Amino acid sequence: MPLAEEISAHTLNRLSVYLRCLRQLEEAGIQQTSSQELARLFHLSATQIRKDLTQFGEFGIRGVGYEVTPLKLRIEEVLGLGREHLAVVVGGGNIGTALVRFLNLNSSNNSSNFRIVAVFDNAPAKIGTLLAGLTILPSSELAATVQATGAALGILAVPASAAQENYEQMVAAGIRAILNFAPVRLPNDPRVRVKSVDLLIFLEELAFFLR
Amino acid sequence: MPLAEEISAHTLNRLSVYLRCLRQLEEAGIQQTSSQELARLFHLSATQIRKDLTQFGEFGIRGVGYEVTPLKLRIEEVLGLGREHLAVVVGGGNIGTALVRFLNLNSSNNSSNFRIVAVFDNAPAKIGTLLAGLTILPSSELAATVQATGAALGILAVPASAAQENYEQMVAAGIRAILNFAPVRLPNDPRVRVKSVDLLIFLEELAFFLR
DNA sequence: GATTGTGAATAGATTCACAGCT
DNA sequence: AGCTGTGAATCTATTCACAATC
Repeated sequence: MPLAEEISAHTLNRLSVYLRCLRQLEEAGIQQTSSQELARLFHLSATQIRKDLTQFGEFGIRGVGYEVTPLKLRIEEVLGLGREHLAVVVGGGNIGTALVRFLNLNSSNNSSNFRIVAVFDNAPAKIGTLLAGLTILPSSELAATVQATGAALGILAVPASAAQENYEQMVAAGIRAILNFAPVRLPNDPRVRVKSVDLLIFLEELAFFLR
Repeated sequence: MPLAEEISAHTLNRLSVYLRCLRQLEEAGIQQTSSQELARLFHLSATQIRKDLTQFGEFGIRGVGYEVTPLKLRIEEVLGLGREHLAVVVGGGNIGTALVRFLNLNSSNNSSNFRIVAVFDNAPAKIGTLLAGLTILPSSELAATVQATGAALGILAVPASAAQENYEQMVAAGIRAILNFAPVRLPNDPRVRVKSVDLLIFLEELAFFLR
């Protein structure tokens, strides 16, 4: 099992998909499967499943297939999902609100390993109000909250104009990975890993096929 | 200018990024730029910008650079953003609600080319209530609404358990492209183009780097 | 002198095809 | 007989390096 440090983002994302598939099989009481069954049931590529899985060990039994539960556990381990991840959300607008509710209220049925521990927004009208059980704080509290809770994940969901400033605050506060929803190109910083998600870009990709 | 039918998703997504950058320069009153300036200002690759742009024509002036406004207009044209795209949202939960508000209320400042024309949800408590000025309808109204409005884009934001059923309804109603937020593998259908976005997968990708 | 546009080179991702187990 | 694991082949994407142009 090679050092997992080198698994590509493409493969990581597919591992997450396989995880969902395996959980579904497990719930249905299925204990064994194969790359071909997974491919058929979930519209995946059997070869790709095997290639992906062998990057962190040999898990299958030739001639037979894979054991659902051990494989599921191993993927969770590889992805770092063995523990709960604490996150802060910066920005209490539409997207920030939806994410807090989605992650904290659905957490039971979700089998999600993420929990929001604090929400930040600098709008005076929002500070002090409740959001899914959390009091919205001004971003001046960010560093102290990260210190106190040990949250390593940050979700940046502010307007484009405020993104860079809040990004720098998050990095300074010790956040180590950021999911960015602001439509802004953030500078690289070796202290933090950033994944940017731009909903309008997704729609624009689809729009291309509607001409 | 080769048939645009063959531009890859990677390139399309970068074109969207370039578009945002050019709009920002335009707002700042800058009329000319170069691949190197764009790269420096927005942390992009100058070579890649040039390669991407030449896929649909020669736009630069050697030794000089690019004219901001014409290039912006050409990218909008290539992406099919010359007109407003009408979309329906299926699912009035956290994510559906956030998207409706985000797209319809921000549409002025957003320079977004997308407008939600209807929201569907089958929860009796939600049917008939208002969301950002739209009355939530039962999904039995979907086909008629698509017919009446000509909406070609659909946003699927329902729980996993309801995703496949609603997906099939959307395809049957004549929706031609779907942005899917449900954590479910949808079957391929030649009638529709699907882009799936799974927020937990993004977080799981980041979690991998926190072990 | 500066910058584009691009063929060639490199790097990365996916698929093929089959040897190796059970 | 059936399925995994994997080197080789293919396909795709990115980067290099420089001729062409202003």
